[in-house]
Amino acid sequence: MDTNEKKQFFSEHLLAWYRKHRRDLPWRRSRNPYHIWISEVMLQQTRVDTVIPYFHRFTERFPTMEALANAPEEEVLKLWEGLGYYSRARNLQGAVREVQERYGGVVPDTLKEISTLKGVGPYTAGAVLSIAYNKPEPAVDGNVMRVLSRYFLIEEDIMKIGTRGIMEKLAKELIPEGAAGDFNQGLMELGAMVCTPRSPHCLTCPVMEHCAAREMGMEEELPVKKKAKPPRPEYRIAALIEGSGPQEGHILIRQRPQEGLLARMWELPHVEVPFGYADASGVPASISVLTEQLALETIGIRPGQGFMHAEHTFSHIHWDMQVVTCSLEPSVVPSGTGMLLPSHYQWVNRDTMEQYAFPNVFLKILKRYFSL
DNA sequence: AACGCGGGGCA
DNA sequence: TGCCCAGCGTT
Repeated sequence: MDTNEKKQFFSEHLLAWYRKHRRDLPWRRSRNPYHIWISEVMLQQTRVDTVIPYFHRFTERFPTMEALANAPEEEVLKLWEGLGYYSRARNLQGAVREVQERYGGVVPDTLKEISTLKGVGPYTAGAVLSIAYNKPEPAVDGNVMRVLSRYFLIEEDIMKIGTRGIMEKLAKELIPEGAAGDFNQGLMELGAMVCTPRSPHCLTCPVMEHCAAREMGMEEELPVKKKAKPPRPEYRIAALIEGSGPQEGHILIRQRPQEGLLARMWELPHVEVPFGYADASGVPASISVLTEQLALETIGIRPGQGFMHAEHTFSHIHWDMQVVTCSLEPSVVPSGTGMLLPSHYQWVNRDTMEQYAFPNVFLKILKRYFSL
């Protein structure tokens, strides 16, 4: 069997398999380009089961591009809370506004135009064009590279930029006439359900017969992928600053900077401390770092007792955080200013915290504190 | 080409 | 508990 026959076999059998076995997912119930676009952005680096409830809430609150374009950014961020990579949400809203203004409220249907939108790279562009408009463009994500690397025994490192190009060219050649949307979704569906990273379910695979990796017994060795660097550790100490008097039952929160990690999300005031400060014996030293740093922000605190320990792993950083309860130390606040706070600080209680978007690590601490 | 950017699932 | 899952923007 030559290469062209193997390609033809793959395309035909994968398409037929998908049409029979496709999961009934919320974003597969319409061809609304805007809804498909939302789902594809949410699905970047995020699994289907996680995305489903977010997709429902998001499309219910912002059913049209007009609704999303006109919404305050904080509300968009709040609906994205817990999903991670928050620039995806801001880019999506910015791109939708762009579509409203420049494309008359219609998601562009050409590769050139759609690729100019913020947050729309080669994968998302191909996915939206093929699924919403049935245009024969490849949509190469991690699933697709895994499937293709195995079936065609491609041993290039999939983390390399050039490998993407090889995969895209191949994926485009494989698209059956008039069936780009179903074929591309089938490729990803196979990667998610059958051709899994570990212990692939080859016996149920529609293209096992001609899978090169399977023939060589190499399905577990592919794709070849350079390992990511391990996250660097950071030691942090966070303050649960408890209000008193009018602020009884409230906790002080702080908004993060406009740019960078967790941009514009809300958090507990905290500081990074040098290695060694965060262990049991070092806690007193790290508390003084916290007190001094917050004093510079005109927040005077009197440290109380340890509340909990929290760990959180990002792709590139590991946070090891001690959380201590504190009370306010009014003497640090300049006299005459009363309870005036910097504008990026805010008191919240168990009800009003719902209005602010927090990264999961702080959400968990606050939920525990308020017994939610 | 290398790095920054979140969060969750599985053995 | 340690391993895995990865698109897009920026530099």
